[in-house]
Parts: sequence; C-alpha cells; structure tokens
Amino acid sequence: MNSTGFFNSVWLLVAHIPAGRVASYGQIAALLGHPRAARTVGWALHSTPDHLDIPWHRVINSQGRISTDCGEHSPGLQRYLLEQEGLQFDGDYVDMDRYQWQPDMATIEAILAKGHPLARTD
DNA sequence: ATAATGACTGGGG
DNA sequence: ACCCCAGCCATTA
Repeated sequence: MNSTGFFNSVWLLVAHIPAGRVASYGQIAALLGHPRAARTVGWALHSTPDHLDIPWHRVINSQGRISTDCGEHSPGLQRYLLEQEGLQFDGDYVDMDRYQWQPDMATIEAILAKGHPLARTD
C-alpha cells in the first residue's frame, strides 16, 4: 500500500483530466511538484493497474503527439479514444494550445488533498 | 545500497 | 520537418 507514492499521485491526478482534454507527462510531473520527473510519469502510466480505470489515453507528450508503443495501450487505441472524445489530429499531432488541460492550483490541491482511493493492492 | 529502466524533454544538427 | 543526444528521477517490470 502506498497512497502517498509518486505513482499513486500520478494516477490520482490523471483520473481527473476531463474528457476531451489532454495533459503532457511533464505537466503532470510539474503539477505534482516534480517538474523533471516526466519519464517517471510515463512509467507510472505504463504500470497502471487496469482495475483503476484511469484515462491513461489523456496523457501525451509535450509536442502534442502520442508516445506509447505498449501493446496493451497501443498508439492506435490511444488515438481512437482521443478522437472519440472529440480531439482532432493534424497528422500525428493535436493542438496543445486548444486541448491541454489547464487546472487551477486550487483544483490540484483539492484533488491531492482528497487523496488516494487508488492505493495499490498487490 | 547500487544498477537498470523507461508511454519524457529541450536543444542542436 | 526529422533524427540524435544528454540529462532527468521514482521505482524495481
């Protein structure tokens, strides 16, 4: 159990990204107070337990491009899910200025304070 | 405790 | 636009 770990915070925050919006790995890291831990965010999402039902597809790279090459969470699936939520792609890119999630600090604090029901069960 | 591992990022060529 | 590189850092596949 680890409701305060970084992975858990990542899942918690990503769970609150609204449909039709996206965040970058670095953005999630920064919102959690670790602006250099973008890679770790990617790793956290890679190891997201399926039962948590996290909208993992709403996290893409800072260029507005899909990064995953994981079999379970494939680029094709991620793009499909995003398009289902109304995002339009220009080639391999989405317009970050248009779709990026922009929560205010109060929202973030509320989410993090609320904390946890996402603790791992292994 | 140390080493390896990435769904990253920004900069440079 | 593309490819490559070095720095990055929480976790342990």
